[in-house]
Amino acid sequence: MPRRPAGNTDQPPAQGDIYEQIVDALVDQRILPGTRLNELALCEVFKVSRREMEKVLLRLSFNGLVTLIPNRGAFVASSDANEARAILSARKTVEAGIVEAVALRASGADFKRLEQNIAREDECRHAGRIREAIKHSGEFHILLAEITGNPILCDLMKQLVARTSLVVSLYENPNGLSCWHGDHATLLKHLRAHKARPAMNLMQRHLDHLEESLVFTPQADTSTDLRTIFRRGER
Amino acid sequence: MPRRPAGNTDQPPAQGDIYEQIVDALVDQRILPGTRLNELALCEVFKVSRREMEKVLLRLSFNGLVTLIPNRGAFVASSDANEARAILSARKTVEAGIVEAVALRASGADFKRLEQNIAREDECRHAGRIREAIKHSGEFHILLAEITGNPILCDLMKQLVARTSLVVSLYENPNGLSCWHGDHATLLKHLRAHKARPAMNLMQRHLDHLEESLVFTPQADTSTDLRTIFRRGER
DNA sequence: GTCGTTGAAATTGCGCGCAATTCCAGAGGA
DNA sequence: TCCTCTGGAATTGCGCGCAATTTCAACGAC
Repeated sequence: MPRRPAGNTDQPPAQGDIYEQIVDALVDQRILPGTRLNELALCEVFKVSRREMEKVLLRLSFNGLVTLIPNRGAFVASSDANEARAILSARKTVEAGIVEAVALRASGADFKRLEQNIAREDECRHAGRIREAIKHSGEFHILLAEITGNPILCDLMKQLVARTSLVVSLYENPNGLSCWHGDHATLLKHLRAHKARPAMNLMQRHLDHLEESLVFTPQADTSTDLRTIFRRGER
Repeated sequence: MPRRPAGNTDQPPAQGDIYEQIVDALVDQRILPGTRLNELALCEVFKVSRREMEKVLLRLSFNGLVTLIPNRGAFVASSDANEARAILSARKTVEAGIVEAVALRASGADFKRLEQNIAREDECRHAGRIREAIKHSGEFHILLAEITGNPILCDLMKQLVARTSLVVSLYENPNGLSCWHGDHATLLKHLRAHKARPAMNLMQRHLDHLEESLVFTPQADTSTDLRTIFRRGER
């Protein structure tokens, strides 16, 4: 039986891989909220059957990243203001706990990983590659979850970060400075000093600022060519 | 197709309803970890097509409540010790935040709901209906999440409580007192007084005690008749 | 020029049924 | 008595293809 688990040769695409590729496309905003995800087009792009793609879309919808409308298909979730606030609020609740745990139990290697992430983000930001910088900024929060060593919290944060990306795409302030990126460095300082309370407070403020920087006026949807976003089949 | 002449008017069973019925069966331990969930049997029980049941099972597996083994089918998740600890640990992280939010922002009506829940649990416990008491005990924690007004946290807690039930089924101490049920009342007292810190600490201890009451020695699986658990189709 | 109408093409929902795999009881051998 | 083997039954994985619905552009009425 020719079972190929996962090869760099992407002839037999994958199952969870497809999920992650789509999530990646969401977090660095290559797909915007409201975009219609044509099932057949996705099948074509990832070279899988409709059935497999259906499963991926189901999982995305269970996680709030995609909305399934009967007879219409899958659309990238575009949260209303209430849901957006709920996402941010959930992050405040969860990340306070994560930061506390990290402040109390993180080791030197963990700090190193955080430091490298911050360095990468700054690098991208100074090079003007804002999109990549945003991606790293999200990964910082996921890193914190990873450092707790709890895979459940880790998955949860991946989901919340992705949903946050969608919310930011929808409601970001047009003249918004890609702001507060100094926060991560300050937070790391507190974590190194095992100052749990200041770290928690800073995370709270960090997310408050993010929320305040949003302006809850929906803007026009954009429909995007899926074949352009996922470069495949050509070299 | 043979139309049901029998009593119940639940003509088209539902989609998310089935999910919730199965979750309910998990939380009050009518289905034990390791139980095989025969797809055709479930289709028969809920009167749905295999396709629909497949979706439900997929969702259960995405949420960690069921394990899908290729060519073998669906099994109620039976976590190992590590995963069990991760579930409890995630609850400590999340519920600390929830309790803090509730302590700061809950109103009189909220306290009433909590009080009623505690009363119901005590009632069941004194009447010797332990299973029901446990169910209410879990609902208390979900109630706290509901009171935050955040549907994301609410769904998350439903999932974590269900997974906790499975873990308890697997690892509960045989001679264990169905313990610490006084904690909920004490917690409510703190919440009423808006004492966030004591409430958070108590929740932490509450979950610590739960974890300590577990003995990580797996016991025998039990296969159960699905048609008995979900009473349907007769009478 | 703007707004309904309409019909064909595109798309999704899903039942059907086969192929592949696993399960299990019973036979045979050590 | 306890393994090992084996063949048929049970079960899952999934492609195929049709029916139902939606989409969209061309058309005609006002």
